[in-house]
Formats: sequence, structure tokens, C-alpha cells
Amino acid sequence: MAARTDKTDETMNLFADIKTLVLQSLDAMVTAGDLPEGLDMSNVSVEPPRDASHGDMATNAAMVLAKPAARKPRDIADALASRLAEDPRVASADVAGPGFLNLRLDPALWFSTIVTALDHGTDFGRSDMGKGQKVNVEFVSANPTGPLHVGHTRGAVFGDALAGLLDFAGYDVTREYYINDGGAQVDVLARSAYLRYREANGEAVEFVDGTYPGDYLIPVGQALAEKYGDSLMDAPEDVWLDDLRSFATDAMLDLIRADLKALGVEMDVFFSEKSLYGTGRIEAALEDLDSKGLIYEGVLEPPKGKTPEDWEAREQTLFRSTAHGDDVDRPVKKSDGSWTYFAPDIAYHYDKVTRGFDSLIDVFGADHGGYVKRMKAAVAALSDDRVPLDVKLTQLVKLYKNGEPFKMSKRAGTFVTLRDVVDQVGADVTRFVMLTRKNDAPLDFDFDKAMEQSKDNPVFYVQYAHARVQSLLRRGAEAGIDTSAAALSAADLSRLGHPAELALAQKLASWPRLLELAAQHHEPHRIAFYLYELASEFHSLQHLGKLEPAQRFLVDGDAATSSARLALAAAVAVVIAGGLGILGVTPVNEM
RNA sequence: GCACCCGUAGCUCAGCUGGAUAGAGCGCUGCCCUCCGAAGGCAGAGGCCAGAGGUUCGAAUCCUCUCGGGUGCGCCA
Repeated sequence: MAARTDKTDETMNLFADIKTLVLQSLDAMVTAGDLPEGLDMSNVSVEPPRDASHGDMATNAAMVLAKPAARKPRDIADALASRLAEDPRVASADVAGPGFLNLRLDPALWFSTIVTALDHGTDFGRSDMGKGQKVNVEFVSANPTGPLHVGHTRGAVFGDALAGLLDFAGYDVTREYYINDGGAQVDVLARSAYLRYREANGEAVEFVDGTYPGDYLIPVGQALAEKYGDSLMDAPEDVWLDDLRSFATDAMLDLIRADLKALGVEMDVFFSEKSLYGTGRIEAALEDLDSKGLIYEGVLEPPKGKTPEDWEAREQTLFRSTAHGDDVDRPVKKSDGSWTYFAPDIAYHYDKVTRGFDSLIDVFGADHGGYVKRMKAAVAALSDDRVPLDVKLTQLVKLYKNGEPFKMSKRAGTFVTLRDVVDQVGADVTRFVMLTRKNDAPLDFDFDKAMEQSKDNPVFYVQYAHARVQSLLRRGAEAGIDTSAAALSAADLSRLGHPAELALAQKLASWPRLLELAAQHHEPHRIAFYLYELASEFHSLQHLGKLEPAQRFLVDGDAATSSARLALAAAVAVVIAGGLGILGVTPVNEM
């Protein structure tokens, strides 16, 4: 296994290497006077062509530069092609279509990816694109008033996988949870806990509207009964509210922490909203905005089309969020002078900015979409546009059982918690399934399908490919082949050459590139899709051995060929294991 | 009324800072196991990328408008 980040050498990413070559060649053309100086090369790309028959890689350089260089695209392409063809790595360079330059690389170069993968192990694909920049990923941030439910589960998985991805891409990542323990809902929690406390002391209680009737507070009530005996039974609320609030909040936080742990999520920081009150921190943040002329007293227009019945014009303290792209200015104080939810959240993000993060990511449920603009405006203002904030919204999870929609209802007791899901299908399956859709697309989660051992189930399909490789390696070892990574890495890869083998090696070679794109776009789901495709190509190649026995991974009496093919298979397993690892899923060796 | 997200095969969805003939799974049709895991594989049918303009050498992708679906819209968090 390679060290963490010290081996991010050039050969990790073939596409980047060839792009470098293209850019160098273009520079040479400038020097030679074939191209004018000062051209913007930022749009030059090197990517795999959609149709493999076009070649291994394609660059758009000639078309992108034609206009600014005032040259015909084909002329540029021809000149570039002849320069590129001089490089030993390039087998051929052909101009096609309007000016595409199709490159074919020496197959040995593609197969060398196998060596790279085996030598780096699951660190294959790590990069330094993040350059150690500090990124804060805030996710889950559920109210500490009960256990996490399915919606939170998706946010938790997404946020954690995104954090893992960014870490892999060379960022210094902090996973963070914002505890909403400052608002009215924790008072409701305290009162609900108090009812459970009375119940634990033998009294029959009734949960009226505005209290939480969930069973999860029963143990809290019992713990309170043990701690306080019956001393609070006749006490007025103002005597016990503060104590019970913090007691119950702590208990809920323990519950949430345990839920997250069951899912394999571990936060670096739990940040308390309450810690912002009475400490001058909210005031300080708003002071900062005020000094920038962004705080004023004013009256908002009523919302159009849906005027609340009790609406009346009222002067409030407002944040001029419209100065940074919001649609209307937002209140930071309620009519009674207390803070709105937004105020401490501004202070919280101010804190993140002052902690020195280079960029921030917030993961919210899609129902908080209306909150995005004002939050971005706040961060832009607080950081003087220095710190970008990306807000990722996670869409709803629709539950199914046997293909039938699974209706959730708190009232009917069919409220599905994170724990329910994890207990039913396991953390690995939960995590992978949650990432089989883009974050902002709705997700169908079928309990039965998630457990199914078939191609329908992407988790199984990918795990199966990994297990099959392990099976091959075991058989290889039985046949006397050294299947250690080091030995396979030294195999004679010139034994490979079948088109399907080449295609698989090319797929492996695109792994670092995919990771960079996924990290850039903050889209961990791309990993799940890639792994599925990789698994598919592997299954296909393995099946080829049934049709053409000469193409089996293990060839009787030909240890050299077998070793080379096992090296390819092992490299596939390494990438699957690495990819699953980023997503927080454990690869399995046997199904 | 306004804002944000979405609209791609019968269904559920991918589609890489705009690239060449738009992909996968399910479902449908027809195939493939005496030996590496058939828990799998191969092939076929199936598309006006919601619609209309625009930008561009080039648009599912970017811009504008229309239609359709979801979410949100001061004193909840």
C-alpha cells in the first residue's frame, strides 16, 4: 500500500499527462511562429471520445484556437498532429470532422495503468488538486429533538461521501454538524421530556399538540426520574426548563451520534447554536455586516400571491442580502426583538469564515432551497467575496417495500428512522443506494431490492465483481501463481492485448480523471455510477472466457499470461475497493 | 405573483468546464453454462433530449420565453 499523498506523480492520470503534452506542443507552435502569442488555452480539453472507434483520446485544441488565432482549424490540427506524433507515447494522431484531433496511444501505455493501480493500491487516483485547502462540509444538522429519519440519512451519506471525495482529492476537510439547540423546538423537547419524567414517576400523561410523543424520550424520562426523584413533580416550568432542556438535548445528541455511527459517519465538529447566544458572537457578526452598510431598519413588502392572514407592516432589523444577489432583504430580528433563525446562522457562518476555511459547503434538505440565496449572500458579505459557499440540496427519499410505496406517518407509528433502515439492510447497502442518484434527484429506496442478490441491485453488482476478482486470485494462488500486488505489478503485461482487455485498462485509466471531475462538481454519485460501469466491463470480460476459453484469466500451463490477466483483474478490484472506500462502503471478498 | 430545482427510451435515471452516430438498468423479444462465481453475459426493438427562439465551427448541456411537475416565500428552524 502506498503512502497517502506522496505518490501523486504524473503517471497517475494519463489524460492529464497527454493534456500537458498537447499544451507543450501548442507552446512550441507559438515559439515557432505557427500560432500567435497570448492565446487563451484554458478551453483546450483532452477527453475520451464518446465513440471508441474515433481513438483513445480527443482534443478540441484546433477548434477552440482557430478563431482567436485567425487560422483554419484544420491547419492548426495538422500542425499539432505532426508534433504530437513525434512523442513516443502517441501511436497515431488523426484529424477528423471539423478539426478534432484523435489520438491513439501505445496500448502498453494504457496497460501500464495496471501497474500504477497495483503500486498505489486503494490510493490510486488520489490527487493534490485541492492543494491542502481547508474545506468545511456542514451536513445533517438535524434538530436535536429526536432520532434521525430517512431524509437525514441521505444528507448524512451524501455529505460524508462528498467529504471523503474531497479528502481524496487533496483537500483538508472538516465534517461539521450544526446543532439547532437555540430555538423554541428545544423547549418543546424539554417539556416533552418532563412529561416522560412524570410518567416515569408513575403518573399517567397525555401528549398534547406541541409536544413530542415519541418513545425515544421514555428512557430520558426514566433517567430524569433517577436523577431528580420526585423533586420536580410539583415544580413550575421556570424551575426545571433550563436543566431539562440541556439534559434532553444532550441525550438526543447522544442518540444522533449513535445513529450516525451506525451509518459509519463521524463528525469532526459539533457546533452549538446555543453557544452563540449571550456571548456577543451574534452581535459581532451583525456588527461586521453593519460596518459594511448592510444592516438597516425597514419594512418589508408582504409576499405576493400568498399574504399571511395576520400580516401587518412592521419595522424590523434587516440584512441587505439583495446587495449580494438575494431577491429581498431578510430580517435578522423578530418583532419582539429576539433573533430570527437567520441571525445565529449568520454568526455561525461568520465563525466558519474566521476559522480560515477556503471554501464552505452546506448540505440541506431540498425543502430549505429558499434559504440558499440569503446564506450565500451572508457568506459573500462576511468574507468580502473571498470564501465561496456551495449549497447542495438533497431531494426526498421515497420508500418502497416489495415495489409498493411505503407510507410514512408519525401518527400511525410508521415513521422510518435511520436506524430502521440500517438495521434492515446494513450501512454499506444504505450508503451505496443513497448515492445511486444525483443529490438533487428524488430517490426511490426499495428495502427488498436493496437486499436482492441480482443485477437489479447496483450494490450487489459492484460487490459481486470485487468478490469475483478475489475468487480468481484465490484460484490463481492455488495454481501456484504469486498473486501479491507486488508480484502481479511485475507481470509481463505485453501478454495482454485483447480489445476487451484494452477497454478495461482504459476504463481504469479514466479513474483519476473521474475523481477530479466528481470532486470539482461536488458530486460523489459519479463514483457510484463509474463503479457500476467498471463492474459491468469486468463481468463482460470474465464471461468472454466462457465463449473463448483462450481468453480466460487463468490459462493452464501459461503462468505468464495468467499473471498478466490477474494483474488486470486485481487492478479492477483495487479501484472498486478504493472507490467504495471513498463512499464509505466496505468491499466484500465473498458473497 | 416571485425564487430555486426538475422535464432525456414504456418505467427509473446517467450524460464529463458545450464536442462527433444521445447511454445504462428494469420491462419486452431472441440467444449463451462438460472446466476461472449463469448471483452472470450477448444481441434486438424502443428517442423530435417538454416546446419555440438565440449564442456557437458545434447545444441534451449556455441565454430568453412558453408549457408541465416539485419545493419554498416576515415574527418556524
